[in-house]
Amino acid sequence: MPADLPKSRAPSIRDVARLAGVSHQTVSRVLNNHPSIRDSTKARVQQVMEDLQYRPNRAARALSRGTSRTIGVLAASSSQYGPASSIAAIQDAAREAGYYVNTANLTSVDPDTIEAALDHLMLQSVEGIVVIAPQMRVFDVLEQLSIAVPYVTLQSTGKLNEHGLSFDQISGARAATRHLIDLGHRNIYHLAGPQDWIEAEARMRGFLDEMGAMDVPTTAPILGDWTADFGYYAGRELLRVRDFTAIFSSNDQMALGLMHAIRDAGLSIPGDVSVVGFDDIPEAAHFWPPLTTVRQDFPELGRRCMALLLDDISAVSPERRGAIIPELVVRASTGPPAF
Amino acid sequence: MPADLPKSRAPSIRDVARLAGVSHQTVSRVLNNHPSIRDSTKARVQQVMEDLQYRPNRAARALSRGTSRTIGVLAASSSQYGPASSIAAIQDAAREAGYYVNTANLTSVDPDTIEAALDHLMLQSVEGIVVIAPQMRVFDVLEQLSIAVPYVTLQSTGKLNEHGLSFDQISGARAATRHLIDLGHRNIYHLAGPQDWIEAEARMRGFLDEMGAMDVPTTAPILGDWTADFGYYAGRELLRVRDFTAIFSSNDQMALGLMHAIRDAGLSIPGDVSVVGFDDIPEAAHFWPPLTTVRQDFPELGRRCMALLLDDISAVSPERRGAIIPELVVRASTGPPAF
DNA sequence: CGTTCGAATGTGCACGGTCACAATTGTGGA
DNA sequence: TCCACAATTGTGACCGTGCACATTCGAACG
Repeated sequence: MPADLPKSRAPSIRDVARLAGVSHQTVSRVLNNHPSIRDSTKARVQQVMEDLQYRPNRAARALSRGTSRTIGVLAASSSQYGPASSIAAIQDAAREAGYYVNTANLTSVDPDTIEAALDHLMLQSVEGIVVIAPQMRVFDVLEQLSIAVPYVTLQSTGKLNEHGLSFDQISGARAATRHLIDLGHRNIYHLAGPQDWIEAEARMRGFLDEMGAMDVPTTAPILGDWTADFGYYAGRELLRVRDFTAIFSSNDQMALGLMHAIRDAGLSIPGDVSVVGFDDIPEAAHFWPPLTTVRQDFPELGRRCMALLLDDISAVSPERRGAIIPELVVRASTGPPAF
Repeated sequence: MPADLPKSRAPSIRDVARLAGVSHQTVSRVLNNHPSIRDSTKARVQQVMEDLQYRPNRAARALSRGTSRTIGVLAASSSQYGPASSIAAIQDAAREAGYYVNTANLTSVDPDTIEAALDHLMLQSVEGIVVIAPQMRVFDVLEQLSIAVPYVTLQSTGKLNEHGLSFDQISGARAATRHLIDLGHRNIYHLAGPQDWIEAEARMRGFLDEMGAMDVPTTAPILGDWTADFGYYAGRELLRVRDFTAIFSSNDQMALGLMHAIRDAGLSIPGDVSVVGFDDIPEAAHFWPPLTTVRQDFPELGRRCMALLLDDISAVSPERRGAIIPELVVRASTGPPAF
């Protein structure tokens, strides 16, 4: 065995060059698939790279090229199923495209936190940013800082449409609402997400639009915080009056809490109250009763989002942005009203 | 206004130096908080940095220092609640410590995929790796590749204990099992996780240990895949014989599917069958019935993991590694057996 | 056989920091 | 006043790669 000398430094492009008997530039060309390299030369260089376990140094490359091949993800509530799935898909898509991903989590939404997170990303000279922190304020801050790199978001906002890509939350919410109306319900509550959230806003608008279009009187939506705990407490409050036969919840977790409260009150689902959720998390089919909900394909969204951003970065801009239509999944938590 | 000339290039350390009337090295010292800098000089340099909106270039720094201040995360099933929470906590902890985080997802467990993911991380010259892909094979590959950087894992393995930090899954599983035995159950099934998973193995061992210690005869555990869907189908199969009064499920999702199947069979929980889960995901309290389970504090685990890795990187090694004891949360899905 | 031209390869420097070392300044004691 | 010594600042090289440009090679052509 050829006594593998314990070089203290990792092999560089010049080490490879020396051993292959070529110039460092030729090695660089092999690395970057330059067309005019003789096949025999290329093979020899690649052999040496293999022998030396050569790895190109990313920092050096970034420095010299002035580009980092890194994109940043700005995410809120990243431990929830939806965002987490999208993030995973984004990372996979990025890796496939030869990009690296760096994630910054937002623990709160005050401007300082947002700015700090953005700073963190900019410090790494990211070439683009994906925002999965669908709060209005985040976009205010983004606009204000006039970010120097392209960014896209998973949620569409009225004013930032040029950066947006999204599920058509509104039509998803309308489909859910329509389903309840078609079943005969006329007294329907909406349990919405937090005020500041774009998704919450869109779903609420879908609900109100459909109710309006079908001429069904509405009550003011209740603003929740996405958690099952909140759904439970909101359900308890609502049931003190019990002037409704159906509830459309802005996400599946709150719907779960709601159903818990309804059962606690001795009522049956969907006999006394129908419940519709939103997202179709993998567990929704096994809730009791199995939840009627609106399915979103988060991984697909993540992938498309990434494609969009990569286009932006390379400035091709083929107008691929647009909405994905979510699908209503009818299970056992909805039925006709009792009266 | 002083006509902000649109420099094509971002300001460098030398630009700052020129405007502040010092050498570039002095600017570098200000950046790195070198002790011997006159306060007045420091202030002047900082003022110029502020004026120029100077940002140090990370690639250049990494290149010259030979260190990237980046750590890698190797994750499987990162869209699930547990891993996602831990990842978020790791990222926060890393950011606080001035490190950057790069995540690679494992979509499958074949060695090639693992190696590709590791390659991806190594290419960025990460200084350490956190493994949240608790499959045995991942560690086999890790050992085989003799990774040049320190790595830690969230799960303890017998043979890799020096890299491990974990919940004491075994004692958690023993507590859950003991709870069922104390209630009077003698015919208890265990729905385990996939064969290859370290956590699944540990929980199974905990179950078997406790059953053995209490002299209760056991049947062979069923190997699942963590999903609610699997729990449902496993439940359906088990109920064809129905020679048990309790089931201990390796995670909450499978427990949810199980309960779904039990209800479908017209049986009551916990009247006919008791169910215990593991993890205490936020929804578990709102399942029907609310699930008795074992709580794990994932964010805390992520933070401690990060602390451990940073110690490893700086080679302090204060022997902080160790287990966190999870806690049994008794809710309504468990009770004494009917016969 | 010289010329021409494209393919293949080499040379030197720039990128933006840090490091090792040199140079300068300031301070107190002999 | 001069010197030793610490505090402060400057100089030049270097990290590993890519780029612009120069050079050499090789084949086709007149």
